[in-house]
Amino acid sequence: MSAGRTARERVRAELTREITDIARRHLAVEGAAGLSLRAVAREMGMVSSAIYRYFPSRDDLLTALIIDGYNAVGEAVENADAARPREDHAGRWMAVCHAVRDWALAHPHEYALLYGSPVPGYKAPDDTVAAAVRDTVVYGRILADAHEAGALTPPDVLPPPPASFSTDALRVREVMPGLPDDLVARALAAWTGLFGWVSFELFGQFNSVILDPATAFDHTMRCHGMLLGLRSG
Amino acid sequence: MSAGRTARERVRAELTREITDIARRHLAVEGAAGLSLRAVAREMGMVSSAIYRYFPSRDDLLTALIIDGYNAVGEAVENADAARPREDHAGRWMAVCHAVRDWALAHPHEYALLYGSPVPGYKAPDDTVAAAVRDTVVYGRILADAHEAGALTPPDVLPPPPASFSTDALRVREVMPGLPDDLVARALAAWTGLFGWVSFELFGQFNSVILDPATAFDHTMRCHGMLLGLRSG
DNA sequence: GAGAAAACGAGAGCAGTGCTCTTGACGACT
DNA sequence: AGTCGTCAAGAGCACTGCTCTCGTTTTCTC
Repeated sequence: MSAGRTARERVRAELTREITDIARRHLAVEGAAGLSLRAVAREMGMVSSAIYRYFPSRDDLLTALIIDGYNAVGEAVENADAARPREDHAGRWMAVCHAVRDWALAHPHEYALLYGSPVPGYKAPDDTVAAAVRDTVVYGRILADAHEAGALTPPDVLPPPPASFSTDALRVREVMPGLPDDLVARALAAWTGLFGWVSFELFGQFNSVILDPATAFDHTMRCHGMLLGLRSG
Repeated sequence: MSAGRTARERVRAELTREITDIARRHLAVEGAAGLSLRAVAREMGMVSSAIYRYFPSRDDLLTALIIDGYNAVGEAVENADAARPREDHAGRWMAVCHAVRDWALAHPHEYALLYGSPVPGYKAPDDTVAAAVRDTVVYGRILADAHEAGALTPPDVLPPPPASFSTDALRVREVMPGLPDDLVARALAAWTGLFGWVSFELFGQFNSVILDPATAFDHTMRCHGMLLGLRSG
């Protein structure tokens, strides 16, 4: 990755990085709708058409920012998870929840780009999925660790999922090996609950109703963890 | 509302409605980003500047579409709720869930406009909140009905919310009178879980993983209902 | 009913956008 | 040394939101 062979490749990599850096700054300030190739070029002292040597279209630049965003939130989640002892499964879950929310609050426009409406007529998912699942992989590992340690003891108050769910559960189980179908279903509920909450809070659905979202968020995520069987110490 | 006094007011109301209708059609086809005032004017046989007599800016037109959208999903939810017997609280909850999801699948771009990223630099919430809470009011009424009937018997497996949650619970309780704080907290979890799921499904987060989202959705919402104490018959 | 006032559609125009094409210069390989 | 590919620059196209002006038409007021 670093130090391309020729000088041309080196300066090209550097300019590409500079473009994405400036674009990310513009994105953070005015959002995805206000990201302008010409403005980026202007700030770089280039003419607008020169940008197209590096990104074939505006959507490609946005895709690059999306991938960077997924990696950023994935890294934040990985770090939060790694900072907890491996056997503190409940603590790791809560750390992941707060990492997602904190990152979203710090980078609202980037979060909107990742988990909000798909802006430019449905992005190409092929390049992005690899980066998009980093946080999910961490989440799955927590559950798999807890299950392997026999620490996943969910309360027996929910109905089992229908048999037709098993084929989908098979695919989800790839990131949380060993979990039975009913726990896979609960894992989906908790995961969508996490992002549903963050989206509601960030997109203004809680406006003038929930004035202390941090408290309610923490409690809600703790409940989701309990339902997963992650009994906190 | 109907039949304004003068002929001018009548044609003005009709043209305003025609603009929003065409705009909604364009929105449904190409999304909010592709909505163009000039294209709407072109289809109406007007010149672009004439539109500004009816909507001072593109954002105002979008705001009108947002309000219409909130009313549409609110009406769908109200109808789904009304089609069930009043005492079938669990059935009403499931009907509301499916109404939200069905409407979202039928109007993906409109759903994205309402519950996705706030597009034009944060909309003015003042005009929209009145319409935005229609579905929430239905949801709250179901829970209040169930609670009043003594049918809200949630499993005792979750920790109580912290005391500092009570002031926020006070505001939420306005739409679900009588519910204690811990049930208000569960209501928030279920509500965000519903929209979190629909957003994940609609925005492509489930792509190539959950291939039968209808089944998983139904089961997940049933679980949310159980946790609320809505034991289905 | 005549005149003032407001509302209206049309048109030109400004500043901005994504994107394409061509031109001329520089760097990299044979 | 010469060829070839890459590069920045510029002009230009079609489009956008929005503003302003100019006649026309409708409404309100006297």
